[in-house]
This record gives sequence, structure tokens and C-alpha cells, in this order.
Amino acid sequence: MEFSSLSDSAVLAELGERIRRERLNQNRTQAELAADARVGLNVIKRLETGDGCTVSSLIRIARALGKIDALDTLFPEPGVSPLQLARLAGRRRKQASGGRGRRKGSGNG
Amino acid sequence: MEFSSLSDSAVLAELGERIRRERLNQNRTQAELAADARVGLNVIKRLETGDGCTVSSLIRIARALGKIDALDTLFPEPGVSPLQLARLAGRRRKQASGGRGRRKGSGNG
DNA sequence: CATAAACAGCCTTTTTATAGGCTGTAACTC
DNA sequence: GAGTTACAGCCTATAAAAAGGCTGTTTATG
Repeated sequence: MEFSSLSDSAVLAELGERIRRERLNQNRTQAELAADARVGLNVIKRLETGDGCTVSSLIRIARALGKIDALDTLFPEPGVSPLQLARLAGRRRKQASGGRGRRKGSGNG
Repeated sequence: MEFSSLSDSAVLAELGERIRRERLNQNRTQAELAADARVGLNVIKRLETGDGCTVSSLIRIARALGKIDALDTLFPEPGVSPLQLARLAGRRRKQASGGRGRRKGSGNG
């Protein structure tokens, strides 16, 4: 099963089901997980039934499930060259390069 | 750097920075990503500056970045025994077992 | 410096999430 | 069947996120 083949709402639902399975694997109730994650019981219920939640709540829930490091793999740090890192740490942040030579819509204006 | 050593808000901020780096690695602007993900520009800005968003928005953004399958690793399907799977597929869903023998607060009643 | 793009920060309105409670039902124990 | 637990679904009020626009600053180019 690949997420790329699912719709957005299907991904959300699948995520909720996996969280439920993980919770049940740990033999915990929704109320217990909600208390440990410091979120309302409603948040767990809605998440597990595919209604979604905020990323903040997801982080709390992942931590309560002992899966906070799994978030690390969500967007792993891409290969950033030391030079680019230096620029990132510099004045501001690198903007998407291209500038004038990369205008999209109003190219002939 | 491990997420387990970070606070919830720090995890959120780190996630935002990684998404920004991924976006910049793909040489795209916030406005381009917002359009591709079908979210408001504000959502990208807030996310990248550590203000968070909904999981629905995160899914859209991950898909627009070509990272939708990374969500797959967030909560990988835990090892579910065939027997348990049968119960899951059965009438309802397995509830956290324990029942009366697992009461927490009023255990001496 | 002038121009243009990229972005942060702030604002208003609409939509959604959150907390908490309450009801009905399924599952388990006796 | 009675009692208990776990959960879905619905409800109200509050908080936060979303969309869209506007301003000022930074970055890059000329």
C-alpha cells in the first residue's frame, strides 16, 4: 500500500488507523492516550476516525506513543552543502533563485 | 539531532525548517508550493516559521513536495498478528484489553 | 540607487480544531 | 441478563487555522 496512490483524505484516514493500531498494540485506551498526550479525548477519536487534527496535536500524540523520532523520517534533512548552510546561517535565508530570469506568468509584460 | 530531545514546539519548528529546505532544494517559492499544494500562502509561511498547521495541510504540502510516501514511515504498520487482524476485521475493533482487572484509579473498590 | 522577486508580519473574515459533556452501542466479565 | 469498559457520534463554546490582502524588509540584478 502506497500513500502516493491515495487521496488526501484517504491518507489521513490511513494515518488514523495506524495510530489506532499502534495504540492498541500498546494496550492503551483512547482516554489514556489523550491524557498522556495532553489533548482532549475528542482529538484522539477524531484522528482515529479520519477527521484529522493539527500538527501540534500529532506531535503530542506521537510523543505519547513513543514515536516522536518517527517524525524525524518525515522530512529528513536533505543533503545541504556546507556552502549553502553558511548562506542559510547568514543574513537571512536563501530565496528560491532565478529572480527575473524565472518569471512564470507575466513573461511578456 | 533527535526529536526526542526537543520540545513539542521545537519539533514543530524543526519540521518547518526542513520543509523549507526541501522546498529550496527544489528551487521553488512559497507561492509556487502553496499553489501546487492548494493551500494559502499563509499556510506555507506559518508552517515554515514554526507556527504549525493542520495534518490535512501537511499532507497536501508533502504531496506537492513529492514526499507523500514519507508519511508512510511516520506510523508504519506495526506487526499485527493474523489472529489480531482477524479480530480487527471482525465485528468491531479490538478494544484495549484488561477490563476490570486493569482499572487504574479505583483499584481497591 | 532603482527595480523586481521572495518573504515576514500583521490584519479581517470564514472555517476548522479543541475541550468537555452526554447518549447509545458493542465488547467483555460475571 | 446485569454491570462495566471502550468507543462513536453529536452538541456547545472557545481557540486556532485558513484564505486573501497589504506593508516593509531582505535578496538579487542592473
